[in-house]
Amino acid sequence: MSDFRVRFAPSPTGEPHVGNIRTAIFDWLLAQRHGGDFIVRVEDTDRARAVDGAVEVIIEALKWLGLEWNEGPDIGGEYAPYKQSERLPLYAKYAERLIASGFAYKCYCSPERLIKVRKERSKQQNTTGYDRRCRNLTGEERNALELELRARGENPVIRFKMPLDGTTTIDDLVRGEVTFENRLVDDFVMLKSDGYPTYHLAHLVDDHEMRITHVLRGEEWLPSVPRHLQLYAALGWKPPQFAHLPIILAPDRSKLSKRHGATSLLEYREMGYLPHTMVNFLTLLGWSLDDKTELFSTDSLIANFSIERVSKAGAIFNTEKLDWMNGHYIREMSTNELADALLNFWQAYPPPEIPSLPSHELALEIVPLVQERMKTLRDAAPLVAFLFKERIEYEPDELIQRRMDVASTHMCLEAAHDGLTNLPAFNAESIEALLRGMVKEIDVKAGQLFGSLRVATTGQRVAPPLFESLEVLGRERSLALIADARDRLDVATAAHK
RNA sequence: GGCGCAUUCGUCUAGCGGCCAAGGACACCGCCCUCUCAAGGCGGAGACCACGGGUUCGAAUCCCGUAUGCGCUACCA
Repeated sequence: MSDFRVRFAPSPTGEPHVGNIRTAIFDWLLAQRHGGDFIVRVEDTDRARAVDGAVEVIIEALKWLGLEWNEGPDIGGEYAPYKQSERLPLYAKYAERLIASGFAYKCYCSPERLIKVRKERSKQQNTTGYDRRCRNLTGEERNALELELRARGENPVIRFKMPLDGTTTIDDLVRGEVTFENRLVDDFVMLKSDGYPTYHLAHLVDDHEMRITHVLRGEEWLPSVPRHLQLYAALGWKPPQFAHLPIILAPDRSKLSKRHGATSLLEYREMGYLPHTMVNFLTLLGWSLDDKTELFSTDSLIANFSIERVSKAGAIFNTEKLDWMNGHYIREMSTNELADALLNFWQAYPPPEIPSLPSHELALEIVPLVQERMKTLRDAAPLVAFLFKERIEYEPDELIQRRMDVASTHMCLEAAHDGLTNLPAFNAESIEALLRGMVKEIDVKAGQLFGSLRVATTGQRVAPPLFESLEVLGRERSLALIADARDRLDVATAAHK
């Protein structure tokens, strides 16, 4: 068996949050780095918050990123099942064992009483929220309460007896030693009245049963560590190593949430980010190799990742840097790779600019036009919208460039039309040679001629390079557009007079 | 309120006692290149290392306190 068994344990309560996904990436990286196992386990112990289809969405997100697991709910494994809702008897068994060994007790307090007690105690310096009433019940009292509860068709919960004195210390992989006072920790609920375990019991039992060696999780779990360590001790089990990761923050330094924009990893896919960008970027949010390396291939991430270099402070999710990195990786793709990526993206999320999915051949021609102008896959369609329009729209005035007038613009369009009509080969190279020569002949600036033609053929002031665009447009279409521009110019001028 | 964690350019970070009058990246500004937009190249501005005390010959780096931010304080994870 491998020395490293690391698990990602999402609870299916909605879309996969980038913070959780970052944890999954770290888990995966750690397992890969040490040739260990990566396990996915679904923590669906909260029936009230369960969301249909959430497991599938989470799995889809992990697959999109290219993280592969050795054991999980979809593929099974030696320690199946990998859904906590299918392991209920196991948790009940350990909860009962803990009662028998004196480390736990049944609690009969009503939710109403708990709320009331918590409210009263919160005013005092005394800090636990629960007063441990049921911890010290006599046998008779216990029997009476049990009967009373059962008569109403309800069940008690099972609480863990926290030590009333002493301290618990964890040696966290990223934060070092942290000590907590036991008396300030509540007798937490391990088994709920519906028979489901709480996170505290469930994750711990499963981590032990599944022989997990390293637990990576958000730092919001740090305050729960004394509970877990005491539970391990009560069960006589050796705890795994813990690493509490810094959280991902929004620009205002609060926890990243919906109101700050996209939080689901899949939303980033929809916005046109590449999976590798997300892996690279998210890894850098909380980890760094040195003082200069930022761009990592997946292999070098695996080769270099270590928990020792995980930072302690929370990091703000910086969209601008994400954009830069995505643009970088888009530029690094081969023409063929980008064409495929674009086609897949357009198929999944049809852009308004493109009426129907282009052929692979056309995609191959489009890529050079847009590749170095893109930050996300979404940026491509608007740039080449002119290729798909029946009729392009623009104000005739836009044809007239700086220090030009109607007459000179008309002359430019006319000359270009004639020249392109007679050009032997209609490709970017010869188009450029022709038009550049023309600039000298008719005595205008390159920017003036090209600018007019750009508006005439694309309807846009900002567009991909002219010569290449004309080539993709084709001779026939280019000539028609230029002729049309000339006519529009004439009509507009006539209307003015 | 209690407990815990954190604190280096706007942002992500390097730094683990002298190599730091603090390095890199994104963003920003300028120049170059250039058919627009980009991309790319070069350069610039930007952090008295939260603050205050120590320890030390010497501190961004170690210790203590304060402040601020965040997290936890559920029969949620």
